[in-house]
Amino acid sequence: METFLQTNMSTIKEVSRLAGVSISTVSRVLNESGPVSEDTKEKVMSVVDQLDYKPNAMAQALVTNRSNGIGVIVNEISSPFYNGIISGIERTIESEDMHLVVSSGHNQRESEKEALEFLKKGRSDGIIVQFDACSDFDFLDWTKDCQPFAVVGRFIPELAESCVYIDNQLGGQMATDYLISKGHKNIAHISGPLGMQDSRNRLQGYQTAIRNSGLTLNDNYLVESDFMESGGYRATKRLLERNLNITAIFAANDQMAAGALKALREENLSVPDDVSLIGYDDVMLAQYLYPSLTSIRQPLLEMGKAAANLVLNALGKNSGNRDTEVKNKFKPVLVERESVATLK
Amino acid sequence: METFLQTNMSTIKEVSRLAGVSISTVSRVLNESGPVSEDTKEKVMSVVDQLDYKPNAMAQALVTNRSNGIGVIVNEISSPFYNGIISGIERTIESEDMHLVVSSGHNQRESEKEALEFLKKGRSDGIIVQFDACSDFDFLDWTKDCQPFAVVGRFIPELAESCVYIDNQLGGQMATDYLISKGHKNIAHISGPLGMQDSRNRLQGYQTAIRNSGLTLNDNYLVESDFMESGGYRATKRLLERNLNITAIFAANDQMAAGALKALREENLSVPDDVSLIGYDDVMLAQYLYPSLTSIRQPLLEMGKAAANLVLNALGKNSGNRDTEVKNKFKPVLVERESVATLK
DNA sequence: ATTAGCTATGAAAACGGTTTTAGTACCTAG
DNA sequence: CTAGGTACTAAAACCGTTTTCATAGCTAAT
Repeated sequence: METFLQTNMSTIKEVSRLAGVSISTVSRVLNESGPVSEDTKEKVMSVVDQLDYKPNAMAQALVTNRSNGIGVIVNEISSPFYNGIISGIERTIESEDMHLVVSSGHNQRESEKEALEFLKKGRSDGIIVQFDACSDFDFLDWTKDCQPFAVVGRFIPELAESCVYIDNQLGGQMATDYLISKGHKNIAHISGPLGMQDSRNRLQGYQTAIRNSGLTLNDNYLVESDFMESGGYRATKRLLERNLNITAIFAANDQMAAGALKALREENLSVPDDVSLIGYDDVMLAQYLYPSLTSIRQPLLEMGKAAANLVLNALGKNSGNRDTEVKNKFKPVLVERESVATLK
Repeated sequence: METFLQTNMSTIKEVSRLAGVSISTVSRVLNESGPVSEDTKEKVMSVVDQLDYKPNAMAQALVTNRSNGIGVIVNEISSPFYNGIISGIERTIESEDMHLVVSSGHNQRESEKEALEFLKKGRSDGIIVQFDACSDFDFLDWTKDCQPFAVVGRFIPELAESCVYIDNQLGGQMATDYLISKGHKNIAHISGPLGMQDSRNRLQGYQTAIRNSGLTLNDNYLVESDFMESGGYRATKRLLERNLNITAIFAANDQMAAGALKALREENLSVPDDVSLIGYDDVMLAQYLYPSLTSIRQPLLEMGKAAANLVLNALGKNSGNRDTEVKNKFKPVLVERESVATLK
């Protein structure tokens, strides 16, 4: 079973032979790690060009104990949500000439563990994880021998300094407060799976806002759903059946809001004239919906950058114009569009 | 500058010392690559567990000349489009215990080259590229020493066997034919940048369909745009100013179609009652638009899988239940939704 | 009893680099 | 004429594996 890729790659030895110098001389020329005469330098470089020689990354990694890779594990690479984070990480590390090794945790404990073990074999100099399925306890256990590493989208008290996260409770509160400020009193909430921390936090924010404003909390106004469009659709139908005279809905993500929009349309309820709607995440679709969706944006790119900076700093990389000061806790931002109206 | 990650990783040497056997015996136990007595096996494994020993991937890669990585280069990791492809690749290779090394080419020739050079240093056993910016000539030159590798989303005659691509002309034709079949005669086309092959092919499909149906081709019905929402919006405004009595628009991607929808709405034209609209790509937003967008779907996941299978086959990986038969040319699929109506 | 053929093991040579050590040759100054 | 720099190069050690080859101790067949 041969590998074709590397088949006729030239080595430092060949370069040295053709240039008529020692191996160490070639290394010194390439890494500028010692005095070499101009003549020799030129000779070596010409052979390097001619052979199209590239130092073998694996050999370098082995001897320097540096792979120049950053490992990233997220639930699903293809989700627009995690994607923003990955993108932020990539932009940051690419200026340091490092590369990305990505894996999916598939929101399953075993998968998450496996992906981590995989990266721990020296494939990366640092690891950035977004784990949902495992417990805090698992987390601490698995990562205790990983340094440097960063956690994104989750706060774990014992690892506070390594966490980059967002205040989801604040976001939930902002969404709800906004609706209240527009005069709404009968405000429903479609939450994500309450097994997920994010969902719980957003719900807490909703509850806090309702309470703080003097309105009374009523569980009838709450439906637990699944972060999917179909779930949002069904949840909305169920809410409407309860005849609560709802004038506004806060959905815990944009996809569920899209489902809600569909359900409302089917019931001949106009958004925002009859019912106001607010989403969460501000993914791309929010601006394309009709009416375009008011939502709570999470600065995903910034969070990715922060996580990357965290590990790059720990690696002592300071070449670029990176921020060495890293923000850990991010604030959600309200993005106003057309789906919320003032209650008459 | 120390690396923390690997700091206290145990080596095979330590295992061998603690187990009181030779290094080669440990290797044999771990890889089941030779006869070992039950006793020894147990002794070794107990030390392995105790030390939580994991073989160093870099050392393994060096000696076996296998990194177990597949390199992927796409324009932009964060685009939903390339994401589908990446996702397909990931799902396929993860069952072979390989990992993904991803880079962005940023649709810039130099970036694409750089990313490729980077991977060529032995970081991956195979490479999958989606290059837009470079010429066919560059392509052939750069990849001539890369095997195995696959090209996705582009057809290069000299590399036919390594290409996984889609018939964009057919897609354009399907979209246009569909509109024609609904009775439309004044059909406009908003194309992507005509510097890109995909755009040209879709345009050709449009032209072919128009001609084949006996309608006359008229350049006034064509606007070149940029694949972005704002571009689709402007293009539509311009089309409407021409007073051509347009009853249907074929946009070369969904984002431009979304822009067109917005422009039409502003002009108080109803979709699909006044103007029918069809997009291309069938990205997620197509189903969320109102009215939901009829579009031409590209089987991105399948294409990613095909590309991955291409390189895995070349690597002689046959462990899983993968398809060893790989399809190179994919066919677009028409997805009917609500944005096209029969002309009265 | 000798030989052939196992099984279980270990020593050592790769793999392709970097880094350290130990020169060597050529000056210059005492 | 020699001691001590300077400016370089060569050789060796090492990184953590896999793999080849050698060997010792068996058993079974001639």
